[in-house]
Amino acid sequence: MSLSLEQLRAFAAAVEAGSFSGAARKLGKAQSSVSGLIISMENSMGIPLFDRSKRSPRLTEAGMALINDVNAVLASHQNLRQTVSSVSKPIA
Amino acid sequence: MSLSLEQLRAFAAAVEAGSFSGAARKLGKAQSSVSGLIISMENSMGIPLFDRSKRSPRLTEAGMALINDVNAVLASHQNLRQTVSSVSKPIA
DNA sequence: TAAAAATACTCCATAGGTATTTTAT
DNA sequence: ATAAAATACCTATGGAGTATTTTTA
Repeated sequence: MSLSLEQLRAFAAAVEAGSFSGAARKLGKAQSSVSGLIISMENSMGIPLFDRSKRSPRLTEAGMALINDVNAVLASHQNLRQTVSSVSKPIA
Repeated sequence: MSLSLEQLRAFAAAVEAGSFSGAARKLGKAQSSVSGLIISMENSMGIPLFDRSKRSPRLTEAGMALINDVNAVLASHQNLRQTVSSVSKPIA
């Protein structure tokens, strides 16, 4: 069960955008990339994250249970990147 | 600047083990893999994380400034994995 | 001399893209 | 008809390994 940062970014963006193609636009990726990342994430976990029976995907219960933790990982990673920036470009 | 989870794991393990080969043993990877991950991490950030002038690598100031944030990312990711497990194997 | 890091390769899995097909509105 | 998801390709990159070289203690 890999759960790469790219998979987490695609998932979080899809939740926020309400669609995979919207997430792709947000992320500057192709729609098929976002779709593939989310499918591979679901496969590696063995859990569907979205219900695709309607035109726009809807979060499953499992997806809802994970979104907060996913956002926490992305936030801590963003925080690390910020620290890296401040170390490379010191204030004084 | 990618900063993949594999790079972060290699870095954190090297800090804890005090050597790249020790980290490799801990992680079940080859020594060259850990070395490569840390070198690529340093290159992508443009910052050396270790001083290699002695037999065992020693954290630089920059490395010290990052280790807490790196561990925080790994902890939040571990927490996500725990949540995934609890969702796949519900209590009741 | 023993232990550690780096390098030179080779291999494979993952992520990315384009083009196309299917399906819901 | 349109907008969205999935699928079938192909390509590039990253991570992993083995073997080897260099260097420190």
